[in-house]
Amino acid sequence: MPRPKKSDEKIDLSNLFGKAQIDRARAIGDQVYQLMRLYIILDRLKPGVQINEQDIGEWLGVSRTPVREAYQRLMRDGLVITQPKVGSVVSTIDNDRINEGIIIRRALEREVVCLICKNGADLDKFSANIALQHVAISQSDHIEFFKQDEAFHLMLAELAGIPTAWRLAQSVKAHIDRARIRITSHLPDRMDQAFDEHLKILKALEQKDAATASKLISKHIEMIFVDMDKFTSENTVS
Amino acid sequence: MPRPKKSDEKIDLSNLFGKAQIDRARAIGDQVYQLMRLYIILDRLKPGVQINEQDIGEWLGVSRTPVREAYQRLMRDGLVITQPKVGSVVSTIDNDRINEGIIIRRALEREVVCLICKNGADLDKFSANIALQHVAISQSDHIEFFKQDEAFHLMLAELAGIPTAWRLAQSVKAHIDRARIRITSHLPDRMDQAFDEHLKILKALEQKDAATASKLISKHIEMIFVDMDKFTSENTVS
DNA sequence: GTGCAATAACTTGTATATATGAATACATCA
DNA sequence: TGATGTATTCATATATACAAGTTATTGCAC
Repeated sequence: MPRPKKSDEKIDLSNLFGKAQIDRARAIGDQVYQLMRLYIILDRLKPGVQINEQDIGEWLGVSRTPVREAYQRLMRDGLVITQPKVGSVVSTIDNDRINEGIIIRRALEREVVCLICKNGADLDKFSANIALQHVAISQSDHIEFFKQDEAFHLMLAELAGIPTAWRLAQSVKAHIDRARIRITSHLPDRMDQAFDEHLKILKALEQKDAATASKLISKHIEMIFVDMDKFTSENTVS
Repeated sequence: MPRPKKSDEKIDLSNLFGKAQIDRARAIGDQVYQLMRLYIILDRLKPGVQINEQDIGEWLGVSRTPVREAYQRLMRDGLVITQPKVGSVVSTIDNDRINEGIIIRRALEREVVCLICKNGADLDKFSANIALQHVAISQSDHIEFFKQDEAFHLMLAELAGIPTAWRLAQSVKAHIDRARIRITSHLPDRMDQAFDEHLKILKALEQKDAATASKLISKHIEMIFVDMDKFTSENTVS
């Protein structure tokens, strides 16, 4: 009579990912958002998989309220798709969305480097960040390099006086990173190359050469295109 | 942020703005967000004024939950500033933020028109929108023109294939509109001018003249600078 | 077996209750 | 007088309870 069949075996998030990783002293909703966003990018929460607020909450040991807060941000990012009163799934990977993300990020960061060339900025502030990038590479620490890469781009936007540009860029960056994570392991020299590009961009900024800086950062951001092509051709049977 | 003394008479939102305007058949949180955003832009909710979730909820006849949802989006937009466990205020008007908004919106919309020039688009789709802009002007209907103006820019982004660009632009546009609302009434010919600029932009797009289109849309967006200068000089006692 | 309506179960949406932290007022004491 | 501890109050943060919509299973008619 009822609807007793629990047909599909439920994914046990706790067994899959381990127990709560939440610091209850800090705002929970934000932590849940960051965690879910990261897991989606890292392909632990896979495209198309069904999720629900209660399970996520139980997994992390928090109530539905902060989970919903995370959901709403993820929906706006296009990483989660919710059908009201029905359910939610992790969004599938959409090439159009990736292209769109690259174009938008490129437009924003071009503006950033042009502003720095025009108005100047204290580029010495990058020395620590550059050093840390170097260390990460020498230790082949992809995660740390990823962090420092983000810090690099954030600092650019801040020095340009438009920090919001990076915030907005980040909201489309998830889609790009999601694609990248699938190919990074196949391209071990990507870190060195990115680092080299960072240095060249800084050089152009020092010389206040807006045209060059703009071209370099465009190429830097478009590199994912090249990576994707390479990946596709390497992994395509002809 | 100073805690308000109990002695301060509380602002009665109901008396100030009238009763609930919420359609309980549609998602409430979004309605609250749109409403609060509009009221902040229109200077009904004034810069620096203290607000709290309960009062807003009572005013609109909804619970705190959807109000919080709106709060969180407004915080991210920079329209509301919340200090945890203390309180929230409507953000003050910040010239840096306005400048930042203009720069970001300009960068995004420049990309939009360049893409349309490069890839082409069915510009006939604008005919209805253009007609409605014309009607709004002939009736001096600022609100309707505002709506159609937004529709115009949204359509541009959609035809360029990067609808997200408009979504992101909107998130910084509130700050610009907030400044504009204070001067629009002083500049009655602004609608005609904006309409003329729209037509010129479309013309450049038809000719696939990216350089011209890019310049025109930049000027179009920067017009607020001119307006603000005019306003300042008109309203400054020397 | 097929079609179909009833209905429990599942999910999200909204409301309400409780917990926590911060600012003020005030009593206390040096 | 002035510093300090403490209670009160208020706002937000989180948890829990309830409402409402959708879906799939089920049981029955045929």
